[in-house]
Amino acid sequence: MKRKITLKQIARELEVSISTVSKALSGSKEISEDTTQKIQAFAKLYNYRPNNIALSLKNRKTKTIGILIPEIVHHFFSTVIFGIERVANKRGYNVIVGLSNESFTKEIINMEMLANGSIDGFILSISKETLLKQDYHHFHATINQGMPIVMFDRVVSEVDCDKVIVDDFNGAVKAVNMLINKGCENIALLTTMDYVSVGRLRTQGYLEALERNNIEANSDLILKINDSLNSADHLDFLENEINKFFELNPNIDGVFAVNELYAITAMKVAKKLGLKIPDDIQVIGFTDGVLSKHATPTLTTVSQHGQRIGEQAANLLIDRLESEDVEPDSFIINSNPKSDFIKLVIETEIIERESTK
Amino acid sequence: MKRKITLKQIARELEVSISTVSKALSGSKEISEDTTQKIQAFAKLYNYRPNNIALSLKNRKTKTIGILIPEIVHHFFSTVIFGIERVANKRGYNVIVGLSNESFTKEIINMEMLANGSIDGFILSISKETLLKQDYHHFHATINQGMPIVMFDRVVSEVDCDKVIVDDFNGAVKAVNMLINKGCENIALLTTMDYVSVGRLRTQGYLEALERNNIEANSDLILKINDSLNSADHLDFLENEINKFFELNPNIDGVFAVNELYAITAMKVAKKLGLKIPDDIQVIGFTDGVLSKHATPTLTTVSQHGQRIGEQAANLLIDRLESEDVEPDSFIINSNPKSDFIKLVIETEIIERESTK
DNA sequence: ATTCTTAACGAAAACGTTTTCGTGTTGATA
DNA sequence: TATCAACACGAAAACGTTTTCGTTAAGAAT
Repeated sequence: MKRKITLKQIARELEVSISTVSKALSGSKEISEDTTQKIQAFAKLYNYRPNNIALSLKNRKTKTIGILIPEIVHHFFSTVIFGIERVANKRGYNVIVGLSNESFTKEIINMEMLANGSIDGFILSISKETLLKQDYHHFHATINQGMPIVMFDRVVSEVDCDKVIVDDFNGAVKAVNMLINKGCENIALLTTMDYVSVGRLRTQGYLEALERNNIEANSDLILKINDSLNSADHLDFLENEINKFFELNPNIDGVFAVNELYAITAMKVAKKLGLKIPDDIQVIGFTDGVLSKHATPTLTTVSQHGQRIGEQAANLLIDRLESEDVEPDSFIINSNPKSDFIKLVIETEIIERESTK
Repeated sequence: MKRKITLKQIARELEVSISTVSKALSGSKEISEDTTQKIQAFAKLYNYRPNNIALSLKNRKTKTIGILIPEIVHHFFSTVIFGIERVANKRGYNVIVGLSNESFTKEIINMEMLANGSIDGFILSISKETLLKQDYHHFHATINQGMPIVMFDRVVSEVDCDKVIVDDFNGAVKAVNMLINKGCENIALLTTMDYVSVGRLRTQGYLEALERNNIEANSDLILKINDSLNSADHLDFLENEINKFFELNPNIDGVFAVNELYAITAMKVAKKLGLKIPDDIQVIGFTDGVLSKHATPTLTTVSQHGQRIGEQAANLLIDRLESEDVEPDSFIINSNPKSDFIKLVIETEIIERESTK
């Protein structure tokens, strides 16, 4: 077991200085061909690779991106990571991931753990608890330290940074419009509590679509589900809630659910109640995951393009990181610094499957 | 935007030496109470945090673990990451993830990218292409450099390192046994090509269970599916294959599938053919993911406990990392160094749902 | 013979820590 | 008064790089 070789060891072995070795390896023409050859051969033989940590310290940049997300066992988030890793890798960056588990405290701890030199910038999605508390001081703190943040999906207007979001509103509008066009007259909404912005936006889209089609919104047809339970209990609870809801409103002929799970569960309940999908009731879900593709019947969904979100977020962050190199301290007179931040909206796409006519 | 403050800046501001600041902050009793107080107050005010990179360089350890997996948009792998992150975080480590996308070359590039000082050790699962080529030189190389590796799930006996594996063989035996006990007489096996070890082991478990019950294995009832296609085409292909298979063997009354997708697809095909589950045909899958829980009927599966695998792997790696500190260069006379490596076998558990009687 | 270039290399600083080993000052002891 | 310990602090090395700025020697130019 031979430890990794360093410049110093090569220098000692070949009886030259460290500087000479460094220059020879980088092909500097300051060093004679003879010594360059000799050094490069030796380095190759011993498989020399510069130590990343030393480089990071010297260059004051680590070439790694910190990802901070609420969950990882989750189709959407893992897809986003996939997208991030893809462009990060292509552009020479590594990714280090932290999980908040929807907890405010873990979010802060993770941020502090990574913000002390380990990474060059963050790509993150805010935890539910943080959204509830509306306490964003840790984001402001890291940004103030000069560490750029790119937020995705669950973003918040109070923090000034680059953002990549899904067009939740229009996605919902499109979905509900489709249900209306396919003949639904009593469209139910299955949604979460309002504090997660994406849920709120999807709800607004639902209402907007109804209004555009001159259909009066009926609050009886809106089911807000408390999603703060742990997942084991949650499933039964969810099924019960939807069951009661369907029995109370037998006129429902269309369902728009703000996530895949609600949509799948709605289908399951509907089938148990003897309803035929899509003949008696049509269903569209938000978020195109594995469940939608493999359910019976397969589920029509609003796809969020998680991979593209990740890719765009990574590009945004790396662009910013590498532009900072050029302008050491904003030499451009910036009339309105806040407007400098980019907000990318990724369009949704409806994937039609068997749960709609 | 004030950059992070350093020891040097504090020292200059307070007109003491860097050493004094460092000692004061670590509470050394070498420094007088007065100055300690003053320095700590100042540091707190400016929110001083030691720079991780500098510490890494000095201590020659980064306190981060490299995870290298074939895919991340995958329930099992993301569950393992979750487990790793959990104990890593608890024990003061970060995780940096690399994706091989089942490619030999990407696996190597990722390893080299991380092995140059960025991490203290690897937790990895081997890519399919690597398993096919049977070329493990990159694993040997990094181990020889003194960087420990823990392999999980897809492991290989040619590499000496700690391993955490699922008891694929016995899991399969248990599953097929259960089918037999529940009255199945013609049990089909849905499996992959043999080069991925886990698939092979599950196949062997299937055969073993039959033998133990004095049932002769019938090769007509074994369907080996080529899984090298991209996923889009794969689904149709899969459905077709299984359909042909079922039509050719109408006597099948039980199915054991080596993964969740095959099991779900088998159920779908069976339903289309008018078979009732579990009355006409019972199905058990390997790998307990989201699909199993939400399919109709819900699927009985062999759970692999991905989270526990990740936790054990992380503990194994960190234990090894931190024991190295104590024994700088194996001062214990090691009669058989190879036997030093630990191989943990995580027992599977059958989760009974609606697809079995 | 003196000055100037140029080629080829080394010394040292810097990145931000921690830690070992001085060093000067004070008060106590012999 | 001379010696000694204790106290409080600073200098410097080390981790592994890159890069700037010497420095030396040889040969060319004056």
